[in-house]
Amino acid sequence: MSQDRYTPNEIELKWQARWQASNAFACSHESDKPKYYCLEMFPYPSGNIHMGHVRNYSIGDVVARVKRMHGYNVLHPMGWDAFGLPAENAAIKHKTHPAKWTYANIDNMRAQLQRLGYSYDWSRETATCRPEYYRWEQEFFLRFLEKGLVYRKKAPQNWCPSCHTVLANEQVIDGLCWRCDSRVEQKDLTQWFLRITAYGDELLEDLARLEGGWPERVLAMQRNWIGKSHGAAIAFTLEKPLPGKERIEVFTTRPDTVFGVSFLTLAPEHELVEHLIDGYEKADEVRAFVARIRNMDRLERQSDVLEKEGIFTGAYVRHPFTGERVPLWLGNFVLADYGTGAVMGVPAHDQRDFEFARKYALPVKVVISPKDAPLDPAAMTEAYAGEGVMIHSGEFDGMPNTEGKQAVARKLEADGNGRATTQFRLRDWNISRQRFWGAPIPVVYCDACGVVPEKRENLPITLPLDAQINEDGRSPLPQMDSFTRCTCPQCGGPARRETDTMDTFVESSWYFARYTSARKEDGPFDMDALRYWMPVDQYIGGVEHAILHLLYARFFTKALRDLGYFPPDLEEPFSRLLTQGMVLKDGSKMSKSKGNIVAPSEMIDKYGADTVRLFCLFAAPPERDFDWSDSGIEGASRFLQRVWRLFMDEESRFLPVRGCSSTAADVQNDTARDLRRREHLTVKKAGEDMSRRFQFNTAIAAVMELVNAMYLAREKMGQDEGDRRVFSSAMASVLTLLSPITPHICEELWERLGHTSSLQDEPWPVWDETALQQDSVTIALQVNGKLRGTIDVPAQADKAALEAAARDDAAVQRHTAGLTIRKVIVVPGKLVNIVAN
RNA sequence: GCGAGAGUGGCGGAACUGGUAGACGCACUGGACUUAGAAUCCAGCGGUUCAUCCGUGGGGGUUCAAUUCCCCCCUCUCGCACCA
Repeated sequence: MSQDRYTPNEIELKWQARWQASNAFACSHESDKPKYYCLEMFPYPSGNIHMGHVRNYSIGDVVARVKRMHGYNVLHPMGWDAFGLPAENAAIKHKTHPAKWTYANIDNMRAQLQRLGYSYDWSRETATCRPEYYRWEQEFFLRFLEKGLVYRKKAPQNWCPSCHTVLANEQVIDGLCWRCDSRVEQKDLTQWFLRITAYGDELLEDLARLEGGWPERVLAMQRNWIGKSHGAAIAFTLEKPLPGKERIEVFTTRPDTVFGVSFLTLAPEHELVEHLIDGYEKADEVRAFVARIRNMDRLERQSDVLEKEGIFTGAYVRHPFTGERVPLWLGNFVLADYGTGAVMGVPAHDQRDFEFARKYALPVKVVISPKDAPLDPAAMTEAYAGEGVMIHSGEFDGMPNTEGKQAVARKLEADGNGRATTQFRLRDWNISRQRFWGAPIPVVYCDACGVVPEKRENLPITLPLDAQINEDGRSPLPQMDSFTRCTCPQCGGPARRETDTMDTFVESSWYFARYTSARKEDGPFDMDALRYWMPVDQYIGGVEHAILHLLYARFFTKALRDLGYFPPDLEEPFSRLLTQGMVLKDGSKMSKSKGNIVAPSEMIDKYGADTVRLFCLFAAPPERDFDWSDSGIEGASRFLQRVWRLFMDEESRFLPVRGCSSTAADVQNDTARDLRRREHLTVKKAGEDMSRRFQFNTAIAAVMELVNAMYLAREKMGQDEGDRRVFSSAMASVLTLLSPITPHICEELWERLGHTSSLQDEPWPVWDETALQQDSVTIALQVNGKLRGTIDVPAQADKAALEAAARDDAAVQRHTAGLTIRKVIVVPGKLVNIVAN
């Protein structure tokens, strides 16, 4: 190895080999130390690490390494979210099996992560596509089925024609597939659902537990997505009862406006439509309307420019309070899968109903009267949705509408016509996927017994490794007799296996728990390990998972807790969440099509892993997006060169000491005192920025200042013992503070400093308050709040002395000449402000 | 429309509890070293009419003092949105 040039690649490979050989970051739950579980969202093994991964994992690695140095027993695992569509596409392209492509990518990406020197406990590595992993998911599925948390339902589903599979509601973004941006179609299919709505209330309420630990906007997004609204269910009796159906129920958040109802609107998909129009002379027109609306795709249907349209069904209901006849309409704006698929129309107090009523000449009845401004239905140009007093509302007349909400609901309940209730926007999670590369759903279809769950002792149901993916992307499983042919677990007769696989978001909903006992074979989790490690103390990943993954994982945690797999007091999986920003290039997201990709491997070859890590952390605070800058990484590289050179230039004066080890007795001159003070100041600031605030950019800036100070100090400092100790201590602090960010160069210099132990076992240095004290301080002098000068005064100077010094100052005198001094504000150690006019 | 966040030099960003706005880095400029360049080191670097005045998206307010607190407005980013 060369003696004085900084050769990052040599150094980094040397230390990485050592870490690997000694399993340096392995941990166990059998420990007396306090635990810290640091987790970054695991990657999909697409083939190569990209800059977004580097940023994500560099942030996590700093957190993990800092916590270790603070004495925590740190769990910092890594694995692979290995099921998914790209593997199938690649398999088609290369005429191979998705497993082969996936495992090759994992090997490649593991090597890339190791080349970045991340401190993972590799002995816990998992890949979700391995039967040892997904067999437990199949077991959860069976337990969910027993508990009614899994059910089968036929309903219109989101179908992506390009991916040949259904999608969950969360995976449809603006009517497009989250993965390939194809237009999502609606298709009637029988699918498996996870009853996430059973946990709707808990998922919403427990967001309060995450307050402070999770970004506000993620909490807001989840609240929004769960979408709980309070209101009432109100039943309207059908004028002509249908077989087994006498009433139509609506959900409303405004029961106080019930006396203003002038029509009811049903979704075109409402199950009763065909019965309602039976015998109506214009039934065919209604059928044509329904057909037209149903044929619209989701994007068109949900567009906000879509005109409100409706049609009368010929049927009527009776108002629960007045007994009035209310016409039943169908409307294209009514959602079949929200509430009851039916709404009451109150044109005077709901803008959408108002527009509908004006269009179809339906009556507008004012029942809420705003203070001092009575409404005239004929003159209204828009609905009045504000507060007021109830009028034309029978027994409720004169009541403030805010009270009326509950009063009406109580009366409805007493009369058997409704009740106060809530509605969620959240829907159950469709987990069926018509794809090959996923965990098989462990049920069979038997002609005799119907749908039968697989026996637990038959798990795992493994994916065949001899499958050949169809050219058009459809799953080969339905055509594979070897897979589908099976015996019924109930009657022993011939049966067919389910060929749908589970949504890959199921695997990522519990992987964090599997890491706590990743090699366990006789069960999914070791309860002692779960109790020790869970919850994850710090979770780090992209904000794009704010709803999908983070909501599903929270749901799984609660469901597995209730099934006894998780400790009963484990409420939430992730105590703290950091959503890191994206790495952009030229202002936009890096992508192949834009050709603006910066490959981490090229940067590592050119500058070394330490420099790449340093730049990713220095460029911006972690939550913010940052634009990759070629000259910026040059700057990061320059800084590490500077640290290296400082060490080499001064090698002869270094002693093998720790950070903050010099004492006041070592200080024999001003330069040494200033340097020692700067060292302690840096340890204080960088330490707080790294462990408390997660502001790595300012922590690095502080260390840069210390290094600059050392460059300036070195010429003025001598070779005597005291100066050497002060200078060496500062160097040791630089290396210790920087080691979580740039571990390789720091370990190397630490070793060259003469230490035999590793820096990762070094305790975090502790700054000394007395070292921060100064003899003199600079005080700002203000006149009327404006800075007019500064003076250096003894640190202990009292208020009177400060005021006197300020009045003596020439600049102050110039700015107060001819004025009367009214007041003098003295903030010791900071400033003197003279108020004069 | 609702919700969340942001707006500071040429650029990325700093200022944590109201107390010297612009730390640190990039870019740029000058100097040293060098035959020259690169690298390195040192210094400068918001604007200005330069002992002045202006300046943290705009306007008001509180205060001795506001990037920071309060009110109103503008712009941008993200999420949700015919959810009854």
